[in-house]
Amino acid sequence: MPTPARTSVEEIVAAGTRILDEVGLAGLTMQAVAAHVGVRSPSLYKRVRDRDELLHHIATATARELGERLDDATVAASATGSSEGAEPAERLVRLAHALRAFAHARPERYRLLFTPPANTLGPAPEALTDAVRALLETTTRLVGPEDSLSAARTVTAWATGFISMEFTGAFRLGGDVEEAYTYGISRLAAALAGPPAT
Amino acid sequence: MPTPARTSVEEIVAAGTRILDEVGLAGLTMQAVAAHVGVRSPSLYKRVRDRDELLHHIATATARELGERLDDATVAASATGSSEGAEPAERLVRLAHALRAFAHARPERYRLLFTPPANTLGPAPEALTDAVRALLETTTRLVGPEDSLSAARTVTAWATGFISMEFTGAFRLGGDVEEAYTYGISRLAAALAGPPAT
DNA sequence: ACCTGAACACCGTTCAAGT
DNA sequence: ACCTGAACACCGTTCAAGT
Repeated sequence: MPTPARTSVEEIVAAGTRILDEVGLAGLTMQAVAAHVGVRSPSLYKRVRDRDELLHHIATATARELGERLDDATVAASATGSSEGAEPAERLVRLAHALRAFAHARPERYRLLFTPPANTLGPAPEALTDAVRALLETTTRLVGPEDSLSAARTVTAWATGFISMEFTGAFRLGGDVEEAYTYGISRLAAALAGPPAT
Repeated sequence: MPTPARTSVEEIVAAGTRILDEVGLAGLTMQAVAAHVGVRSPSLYKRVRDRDELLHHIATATARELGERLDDATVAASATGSSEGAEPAERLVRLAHALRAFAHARPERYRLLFTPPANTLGPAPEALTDAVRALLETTTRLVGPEDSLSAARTVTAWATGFISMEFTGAFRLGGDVEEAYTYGISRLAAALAGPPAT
């Protein structure tokens, strides 16, 4: 005799996301998620294959949300600048700051996205590609379509490396971290827009 | 009546390191370590406070080993170049490649060092500082003592970000990763050595 | 068709009891 | 002084049994 479903994948992913934000990856247990959606943990396995698939869903949802934040940042850049939208270098700085702001606001989800544990699958590739679309548009304006991908990768590598160093405490000794970040991204934008390397 | 010690912290850390390399962080259990050193898991707690402290010791030992590899890389650079040692930019490229080579050879330990899990303490700060001493010397030659720290941080951020993107599969689509890395570090060296940003 | 209690095979960690 | 078995409080996951 059929029984009505008492939850859904969406609800499970939403609960998992909240728990990840609030108590961290280690606290994200199947039982905690189950309690959150009003069910016993074995029931979750009707909706997700295992905990790893749940993490994958959370990562993908996070990529989507990050994408929105980055889009917002470029919109803000357009509104602020002259009639035709801000210059690419300025946009790039705003995008980098939006990425870091997201990392600080949602550190656990940020880590899941950019430095997932060894055997955990990250977000769906298309989701991450989508998330950095705004960045790719900006680097295209900055260096042209030919080099835009490698420029976007360079910026992403630098920014994510900077942020993870920040998280692990590499900047504990000295200096204004905010300033170092702003300086770094400006410098990087200039280097990318400049003449080719020798 | 006293009983002779059947193991030591050093042996435990060595066993933990081997297990981490071979079966990953999830496989690094207290019982696996205990079995490796010929003891039962409760006995480990006479030598380390808990698993987290063991990870901390492994991270510190890893930092020391990485430091040696980076030193080797600069020595190689000196031997290869003209009588007086290679130019700074060339040294920087070699250091970056040595870092990446280490990451590929020992991915689990590399991750423990640069992107440790949220509540895990990384290596002892002095150990990491020591590890990148060769890098700091090189950036000093490249940009002078004033800006050497921020230059070293910029290079480290970019390289670690690049490598973690590589690990998470961000480069799956297209391009020679090796070439992109070499291109990036050369470009970065040029940008750092160049005129200040506008 | 979904939900559950019970069970299994693990974890890290503590502790009284042995030598 | 160190080592151990037993125990505790957890995990993720499976599965037969209920509705």
